[in-house]
Amino acid sequence: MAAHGSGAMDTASDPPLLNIGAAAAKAGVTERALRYYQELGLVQPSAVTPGGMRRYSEEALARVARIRELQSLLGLNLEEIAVVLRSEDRAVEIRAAYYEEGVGSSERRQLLEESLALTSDLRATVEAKRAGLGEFLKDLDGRITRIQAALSGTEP
Amino acid sequence: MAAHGSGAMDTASDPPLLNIGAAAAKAGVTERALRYYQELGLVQPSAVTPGGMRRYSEEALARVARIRELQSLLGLNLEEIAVVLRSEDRAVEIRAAYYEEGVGSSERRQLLEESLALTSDLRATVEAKRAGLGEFLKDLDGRITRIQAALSGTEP
DNA sequence: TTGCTCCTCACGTCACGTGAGGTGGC
DNA sequence: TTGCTCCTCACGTCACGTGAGGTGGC
Repeated sequence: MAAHGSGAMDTASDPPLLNIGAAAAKAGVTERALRYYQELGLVQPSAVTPGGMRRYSEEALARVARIRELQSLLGLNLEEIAVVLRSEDRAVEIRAAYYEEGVGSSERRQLLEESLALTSDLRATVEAKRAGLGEFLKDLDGRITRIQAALSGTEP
Repeated sequence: MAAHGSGAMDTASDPPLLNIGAAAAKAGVTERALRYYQELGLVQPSAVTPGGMRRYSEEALARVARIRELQSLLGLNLEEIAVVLRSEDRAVEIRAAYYEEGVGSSERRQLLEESLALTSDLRATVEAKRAGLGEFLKDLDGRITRIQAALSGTEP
């Protein structure tokens, strides 16, 4: 199992867990945000010390990064993000349970199709947003051209 | 001056002002939002009746649309949006005062250059966001491909 | 006069920000 | 023992949402 604590006997290359300060800095969020995500069940600390201090793995930080991406790029709220994350977690589970017992083939297929539907929906949302930004860019380019024209008329 | 009120003597094709309910519906926002924008000085009603009822012109609604665009597409907050709107108002003013007295040529040039700088900044922000969405799309396409591959392995 | 729309408070919400006051490990 | 970081309340903020209670025009 290669189990060992995080004491002085640490020998090898298992990535160390970060406390909340370092984790927040690395993820580019505040400690408050990490505690809030935990409160909502979005990101659990990978470990908690007997003293109650939260520890975060790289995997947890990747989850935080995903949340920020869905927030800032798509403008999703945390409830919508929870849905996306749950679906992505499910997809990983399914993949991991590929040859496992207990998951019927038709059940597996069902879950994969759900995953595909949700991902395709997300893709459509992203594409629409990108198109909107394209229109916005065209508008801005028009404005810039007009300002430059006006400027060239003011040239000495 | 073509001045006349909005009484029963209305004759021609000047676009009518909308009350807050119709205005909100047309702009796709709530009445509360319109009142809030006014409170912040972002959008003034084009007129207010003696009874205190707000009236909105198409121009005011265009301003609201611009606010929503800057909010939803770029994620700007209302303070940042105020800066953009003020600059755009300035640009319109400058354009209108093209041959007017009272605005010196170097002052005019100065204002146009400020306007150009701000618009170019905005353009860079939009472009960055669009690039981010492009990366996101690539990632999603990868996920979709993998799910489809897994699905084809579950085919009868 | 009756509806409907408008008005102004004013408290609630979401996603945190920001101290207050206290505990814990190198 | 001294710092620094962590902890848990708990109130504040932004951009509105949502009634409460009252006025105004067809």
